[in-house]
Amino acid sequence: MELSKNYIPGEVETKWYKHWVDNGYFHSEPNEKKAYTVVIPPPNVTGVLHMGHCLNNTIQDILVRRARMQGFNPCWVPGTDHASIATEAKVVAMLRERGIAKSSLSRDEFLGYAWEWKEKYGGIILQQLRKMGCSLDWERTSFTMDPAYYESVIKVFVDLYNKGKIYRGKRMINWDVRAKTALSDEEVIHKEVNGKIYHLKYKLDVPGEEYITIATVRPETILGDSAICVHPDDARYTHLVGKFAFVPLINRRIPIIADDYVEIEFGTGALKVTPAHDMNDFQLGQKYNLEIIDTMNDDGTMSEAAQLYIGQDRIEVRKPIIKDLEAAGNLVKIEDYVHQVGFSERTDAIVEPRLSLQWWVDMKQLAAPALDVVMSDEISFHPAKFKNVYRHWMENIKDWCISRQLWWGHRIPAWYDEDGKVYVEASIEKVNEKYPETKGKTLTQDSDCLDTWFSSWLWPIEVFKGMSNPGNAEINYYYPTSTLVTAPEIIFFWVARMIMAGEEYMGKIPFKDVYFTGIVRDKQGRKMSKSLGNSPDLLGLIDQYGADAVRFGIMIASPAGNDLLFDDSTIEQGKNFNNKLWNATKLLKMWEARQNNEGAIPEDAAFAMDWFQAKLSATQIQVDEMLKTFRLSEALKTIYGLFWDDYCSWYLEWIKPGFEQPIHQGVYERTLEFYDALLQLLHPFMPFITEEIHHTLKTQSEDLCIKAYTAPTHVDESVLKAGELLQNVISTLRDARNKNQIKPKDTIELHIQTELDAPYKTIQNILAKQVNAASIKYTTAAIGSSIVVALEKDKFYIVADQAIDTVSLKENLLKDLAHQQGFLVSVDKKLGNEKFVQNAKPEVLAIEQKKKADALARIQTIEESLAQL
RNA sequence: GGGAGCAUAGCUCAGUUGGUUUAGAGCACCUCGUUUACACCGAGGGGGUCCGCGGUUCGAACCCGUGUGCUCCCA
Repeated sequence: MELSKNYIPGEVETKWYKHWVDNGYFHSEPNEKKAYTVVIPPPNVTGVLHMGHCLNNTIQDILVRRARMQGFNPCWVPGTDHASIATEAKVVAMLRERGIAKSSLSRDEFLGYAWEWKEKYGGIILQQLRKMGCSLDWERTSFTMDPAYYESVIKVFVDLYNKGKIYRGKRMINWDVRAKTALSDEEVIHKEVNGKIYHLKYKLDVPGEEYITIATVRPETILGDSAICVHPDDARYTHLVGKFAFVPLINRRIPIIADDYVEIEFGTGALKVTPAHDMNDFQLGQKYNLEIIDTMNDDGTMSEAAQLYIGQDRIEVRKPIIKDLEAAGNLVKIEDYVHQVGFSERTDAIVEPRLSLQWWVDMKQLAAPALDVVMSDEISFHPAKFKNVYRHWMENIKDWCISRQLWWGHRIPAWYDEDGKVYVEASIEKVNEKYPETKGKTLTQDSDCLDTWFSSWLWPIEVFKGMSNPGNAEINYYYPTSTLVTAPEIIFFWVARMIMAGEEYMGKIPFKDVYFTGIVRDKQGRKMSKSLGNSPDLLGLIDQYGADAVRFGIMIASPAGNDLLFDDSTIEQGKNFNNKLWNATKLLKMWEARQNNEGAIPEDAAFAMDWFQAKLSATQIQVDEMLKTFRLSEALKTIYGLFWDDYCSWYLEWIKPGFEQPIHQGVYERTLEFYDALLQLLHPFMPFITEEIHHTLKTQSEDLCIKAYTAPTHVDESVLKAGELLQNVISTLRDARNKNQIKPKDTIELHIQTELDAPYKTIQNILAKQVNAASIKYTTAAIGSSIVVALEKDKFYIVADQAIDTVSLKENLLKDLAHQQGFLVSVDKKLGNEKFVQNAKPEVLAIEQKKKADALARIQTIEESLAQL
């Protein structure tokens, strides 16, 4: 079979993905094996794959594929989230394009369009995960609005309501004026904004005093002012407390009050109080029983209550109101001011604090057990630093606003009678059943939906029907799940709440380990975003480089616990690695065609095999340890080095037969086994090419993807040391050849002066081949007119046709000598220190003494070599 | 304003309880090289006052204090 010059990923990847799925390798059913369960963080149903998903799902696939090869029964559940605000916004936009206004539709008509949209575009992201090679159990695909899931969400709402953990209350909430809905605190993004601070004077209702000046960044809200507040200790204003002032332009008379909430140093020390439009002002309003004047409509325009600018957007009103204030003589000055402004995570609209009647979850009780399981490491966070972040949030937790003024989502199961009395049950029939007095009355269901996260917090439970069919065989087998892989950004939105739901409804943690990925940034460290346009086209990259190369590139650049700075160059590196793997395969295929099995395995090849076996086993153990502790990037680097350097650059060169010579069958077969073991190690990271090569090497009875790992053998440390010595000698001699400008094809004669020649004799064939020596001889005396190189206690004499450059030779030796002497000084300093000798552990002392002896020996060797020049 | 974290080679990072030959890797860089797996390659090489300052210790990249710079989370 003729293999292509370079590896071509496209068809290979399509072929193997289909093969794996057709054979049901990714499907799991409960069995006698141990489960390894992972639930995907469900992407938005309308989403398309981006770099964050790529990182996140590659990591999950690595863990899952590894578990499969380790003999677990892995189950990785795919699915999507209905994403209420995001999806509703997209559907509204789509309808607008078609000339349909949401307000012209009934709820049912709108939901019809929304479902239509979901069916059409909802699956795209799941298709894209297939391209990446993700070994998801497609038969278990879930959606947070599947009928049973929907019912479970409602069931949880009713249950928490009955337990008194859900209540309805009028509070200040974050209002998204674009989506016209409430938001939870977590959905508000605070950004620094360059704004202005306006100093405005209010006329006083005090004889002899003209004005009091306040400072505000939001002049448009003065129309809702109901007081002015100063600090009780502020001497400038004490005489005004209890008096009144007039709101400019509308001349409303408002009281001047005192409270130590006010910062004396800030602005003018006098604060205007607008209880309807500021969280803190609202608190003050409650405390002093101030009037709440809501001057804003739900779309952010000024309301009737504002009296002026009615119907104009509150942000746009800022210009005219300042003009009018200036004209009226109320404007004192305007200064530049940088401050924090809240934006909606979903629509990017400036969020308005607003007083509103909403549904809330009482978080205090739910948080306590969820905090314990993390602090006690029953659930382990990786990296552990997120424990602190988690604790801080959980200890200062606020109630969760769960109602959203949207239609796409789980509708709140609350009904109101004509008197406004509320009944919470799963359906109107159940309301009638439980409250017979409601029969015949007109009941109206709450029109709001639940926050998306109120459904996703059940994800690890309900994908196994643990809520709709409690105690079924699957939930018992798969729950708790093993590892959750997610972005740190949703630690509060999702991770914390899943732990709460797990404790509340299963009485158990939902997962053992949580691995927080980094955030994908561009080369300059900026977060990837649509608006910056710095997000690469993932599918384009896969088409260009292949999924394996993309997976390699993103993983090699992802240090555990850090953000990853994405750059094409690591994907390029991945592609080069593919080719390296491919070329090694080509070499083995050439050898396959030319084997013999006469006689015993040559001594040098036997040494090479023993050495690589030891190296392989040592690395297998190392990689295992790294993966256990979620150091995935390091594990990949280690495997990369094992293949490229140890296997290709050293081992294959050591066993390589001479020109047109056959290879011993025993060596060939062992070499093939080594390669397959390497492919096993690499498979979780780069599944496609490894499966392809596994089958290219020879006819296999089993696919790599489900093949059990070969266990490491005992690691022979002395063989590892011997290999290291060989590598050292080779590198040193090659360096000497280079520096003396001996051309690679020119042969040399090598003479070794050593007290112990046995170790060299085992490896001398390899050594001769690697440094292109025509002969290797052992000597007890110096060899004249040669290049001399000192290594450890031994000396190597290179005899070549080349003229010897004594000057540079001497230079090198002197440089080495200086280094060794410097080193000796530092060791001597330590050993000469009485306190060190007294206090250091015996083994440390022994090491220092050995260092000294070695240094002395080397200095002697170098000095002897210098003397011979 | 409150909290968390980071600072090691040009870049991205390792460096396990302080002692493992006067600090390691990958990429980038420099020199040489198309001998039949691979130039998407091979061989070799250069490159660091471990952010500054002080302290603890026989001994500090590592522990403590402090300064500076950066990042993130919360309000």
